[in-house]
Amino acid sequence: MTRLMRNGDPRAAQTLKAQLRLRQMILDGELCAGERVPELMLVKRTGVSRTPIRAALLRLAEEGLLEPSSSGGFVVRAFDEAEMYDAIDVRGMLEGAAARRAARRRPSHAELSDLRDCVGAMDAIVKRRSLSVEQFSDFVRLNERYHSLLVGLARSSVLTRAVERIAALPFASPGAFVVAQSALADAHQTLITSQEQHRAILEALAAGASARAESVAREHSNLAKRNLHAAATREAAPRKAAGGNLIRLQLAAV
Amino acid sequence: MTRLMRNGDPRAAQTLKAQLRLRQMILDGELCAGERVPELMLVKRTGVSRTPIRAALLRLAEEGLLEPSSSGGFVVRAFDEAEMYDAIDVRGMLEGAAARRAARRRPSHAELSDLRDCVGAMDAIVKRRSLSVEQFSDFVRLNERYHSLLVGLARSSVLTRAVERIAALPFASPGAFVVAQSALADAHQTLITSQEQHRAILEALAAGASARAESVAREHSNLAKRNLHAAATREAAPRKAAGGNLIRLQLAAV
DNA sequence: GCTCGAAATATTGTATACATTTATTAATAA
DNA sequence: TTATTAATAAATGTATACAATATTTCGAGC
Repeated sequence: MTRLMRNGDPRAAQTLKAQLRLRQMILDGELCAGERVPELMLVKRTGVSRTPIRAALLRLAEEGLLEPSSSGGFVVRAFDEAEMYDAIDVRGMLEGAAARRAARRRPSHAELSDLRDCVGAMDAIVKRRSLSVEQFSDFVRLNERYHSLLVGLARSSVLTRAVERIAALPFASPGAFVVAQSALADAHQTLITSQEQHRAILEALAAGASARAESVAREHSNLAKRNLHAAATREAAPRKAAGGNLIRLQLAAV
Repeated sequence: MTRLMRNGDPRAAQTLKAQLRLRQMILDGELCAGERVPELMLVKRTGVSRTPIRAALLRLAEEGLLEPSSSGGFVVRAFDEAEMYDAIDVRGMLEGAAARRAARRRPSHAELSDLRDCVGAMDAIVKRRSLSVEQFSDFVRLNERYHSLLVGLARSSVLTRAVERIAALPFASPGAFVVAQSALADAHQTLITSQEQHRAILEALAAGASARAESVAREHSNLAKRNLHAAATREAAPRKAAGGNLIRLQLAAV
């Protein structure tokens, strides 16, 4: 019985459960922006008691998905389009700084092997003529790994933390951007460009070209902004809808 | 009785109390870096129950002063010198971006009035031949206000949040730097340089000179780094001591 | 019919009891 | 004496009861 509860980290299991479920609810649009999040509702839906619920609420608030209400408790935070651009921009800035620092350290061939593997795996996907949904989501995962590795190469815990925090916002997620479900064809072209930049950054790191590494990494985030813009103009209706589940759109990679 | 508890925000009073006390304990060096922070100890010292204590621990962990332990609970986070430089650097980067955005908006005369007042008040202090401790700490407060106003002028909630988070680290605090208690004379010269940069940024904002605003704001953080370096080399002993209360040094402004 | 107010409800903040896990200590054997 | 292990102690994670506050609803008065 207690053996069954040992899946994953047995420590703070209830809190984690509540946290994941709540985040999912927000991202899925079950909770609309601006709406209060009563603890008892979460107790009913998650089956855990109020204490871990409260811990999860605090965590999500720090993540930026919730904001404290003046009368106590939390409400789902609303993001407008400008804030999304800002978040992507800040991420780009921080990743640019990380790339610069990483390049300045002149990482060894061995240190870059993970990143090279990552780029190689993404190449294998991008080269294909057409992409399935599975391949697309594989690319998303690899892309997140790429960005994570890149930032890690800067060897700065402060920078890593800062990036992780800004990337906790779903629309600013590491190399993630919003794309309409039907736009897979367009997305493929974006992937090619994105991949070219990934490769350029890798080259710059290996060469110790810190300025180039920074500028390409910085530019890389503009791709995400452009994609956000494309998605925003293409289907303005569902996004602006009541400021509601503006995060509901399918998340994909760059 | 309940009337007396209404000092300040009656909401979450116990949590706030615990949070402030715990932060003070960390900054004062009552708790050494790497040390566990048992909840019961805080219960005894603060007089509040475990629930608000836990909330405070979570908050402080998000602030970066604590880090979760693998076996549960939290330990006081240790920072080495490199991380301090990093934090100041990241703050400078973000403030630079904020200054650029603020200047690009071409803020009106009225929008800049608070900032001008702030600079004026700091001028009045810096112009004096010698500084008392009170005047020095007045400058610290004004300086923090200046930085806060500057970032606010960018009108970006994302950027503001990011700066607030990095500045939550005491040694990266808005324009705050570490200075030896005895070095007030040296500090005065630093204040003059700092004030010159404050004025330059203000000018750049008024003129809409975004590039200049950014570069000066960026450079401004180098002053903080230099001061940290000076304090570090001047008295290496107490800071390196066991990685202990490295934050114990008196905090002052730039 | 509408507004203002009071009771009722709901929700949060706090305290505490319980269970499980981790750390410490004591004891025993090699 | 040292290492290993069992037992004790401590600390965290969780659940729930209680108190104070905010919100909603229902009704009275204009």
